[in-house]
Amino acid sequence: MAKRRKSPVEIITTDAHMCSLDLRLKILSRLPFFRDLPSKAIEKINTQFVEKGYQPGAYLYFSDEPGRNIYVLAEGRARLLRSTAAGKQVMLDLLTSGDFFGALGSVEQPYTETAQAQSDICVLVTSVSDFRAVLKNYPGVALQVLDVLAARLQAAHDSIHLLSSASAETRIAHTLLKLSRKVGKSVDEGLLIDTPLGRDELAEMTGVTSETASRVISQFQKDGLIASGRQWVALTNKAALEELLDSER
Amino acid sequence: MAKRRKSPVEIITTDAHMCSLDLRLKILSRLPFFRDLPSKAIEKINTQFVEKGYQPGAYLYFSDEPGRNIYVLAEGRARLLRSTAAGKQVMLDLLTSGDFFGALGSVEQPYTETAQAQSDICVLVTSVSDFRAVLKNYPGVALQVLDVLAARLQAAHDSIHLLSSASAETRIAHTLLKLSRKVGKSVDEGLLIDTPLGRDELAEMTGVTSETASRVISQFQKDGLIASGRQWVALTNKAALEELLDSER
DNA sequence: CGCGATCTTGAGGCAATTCAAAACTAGTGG
DNA sequence: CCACTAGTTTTGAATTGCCTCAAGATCGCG
Repeated sequence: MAKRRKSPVEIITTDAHMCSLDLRLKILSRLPFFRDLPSKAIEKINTQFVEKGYQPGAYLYFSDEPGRNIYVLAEGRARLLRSTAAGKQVMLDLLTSGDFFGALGSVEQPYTETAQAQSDICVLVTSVSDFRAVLKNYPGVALQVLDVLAARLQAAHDSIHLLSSASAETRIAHTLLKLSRKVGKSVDEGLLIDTPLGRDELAEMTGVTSETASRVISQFQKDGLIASGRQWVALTNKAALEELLDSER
Repeated sequence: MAKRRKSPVEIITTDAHMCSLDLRLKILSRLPFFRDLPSKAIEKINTQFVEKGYQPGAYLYFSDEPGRNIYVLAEGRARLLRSTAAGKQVMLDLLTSGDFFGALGSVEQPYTETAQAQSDICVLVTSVSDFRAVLKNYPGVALQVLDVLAARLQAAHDSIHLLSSASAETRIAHTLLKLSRKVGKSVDEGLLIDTPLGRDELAEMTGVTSETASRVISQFQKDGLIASGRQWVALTNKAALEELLDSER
């Protein structure tokens, strides 16, 4: 039986409240949808963004608030979620460096989700109208943004598919693999999911209770598929996890 | 107890295999994302589309096939679905006049969904590359398309939210209301959902079995919330249905 | 009128939830 | 360095909502 250890997930405590100008330009120019632009254009776009820092657990905005801004996550981890009337949370997306989110629609509609910082984060903020002006001026950028949205729609459809047909075990296995693809990091323990990940968060992502998540995680551990502790999970046998999905009927 | 009747859903048997040039231009110019274009531009775009007709049950394309085309539904009803390994289907979206679908991403990736005609339909087809050229030439159009995608992402998030937290009854109530907003039509029976809708299809949309769908529909009927028969449902007490959602914990 | 398809209903089983308590962990301050 | 504590995780037992399996009822069509 694997011995429990301190979490291998490093907590980056950057002075997130001040992302340097350097960092800003670096982040912006690395964004998939700005990559093809001349650096002069990026500098100009840069002036439209304001930077902001948040601490773990802090909320960037709540659903139903008027949606005025577009956010770009420069550093750290954040999550998009909805909460039910009963107080239960549903996590819709895990956001990492370079992801954009906020008021995606054209008109000023209320946010449909809540955004919360999971670690210390630094975000770049701009208004919807300014962002849309950029898209209008640089059609190539608009197409890239379109691709990102199309990809997210696919991902959402994946979730719907899983939620309506797969067992709790399968959904959790699938989620672990998806997370490892997004924030996986090779460490001693295996392929570490490099973000704080408690049983309850896993539950919120997969539509089960935290008790069920715990039971499944325990089983996976016994079967040697993963290693895990407080707030962290690492894959020790990715291939076997993937097999689990195929074998599902 | 309400008496059963022949389905009030009219089956439009247009000669769908030939949408007239008139219809094509009308459809295209009414599309939300082409609406702002000068008619000359629309005529030019029109030449890039080829029309095609399908009969109920016919497949436009299957998931995993190479995704080369963009489709615009001109007339009729179609659905986007995925099927599990066990043969169970999951309906992701109901498509109506003006909806576009197909290979939404930039690069030629396989379709991630299957598209099936639900009635006699007429679609306009173009290649991904041609469609993207249009978007590049008319930035306003790209922004509109972006809005459509953003709205669909919201809708998908709605589904995820429901699937991970609500009961079968709630999900079905929610789905009926959503459908009534999309294809609702006032008739004698009430607010008719104007598309062929069997218990099994309702089940595929809500992630339950057709038996469960049937039980819930029966209950709703007893409670006077809806009227229904073979392949059709009409809302007789929309307000009460909506209350059901709010009262859910 | 009879056939195929759709829909309803029942009974039993099972996966996942709920409720509850105990075990563990990592960080805290004595 | 160790005991303490708050938060997390595990495990158990009882319950339940939905699924599965299986008839039977009903409808619409030819």
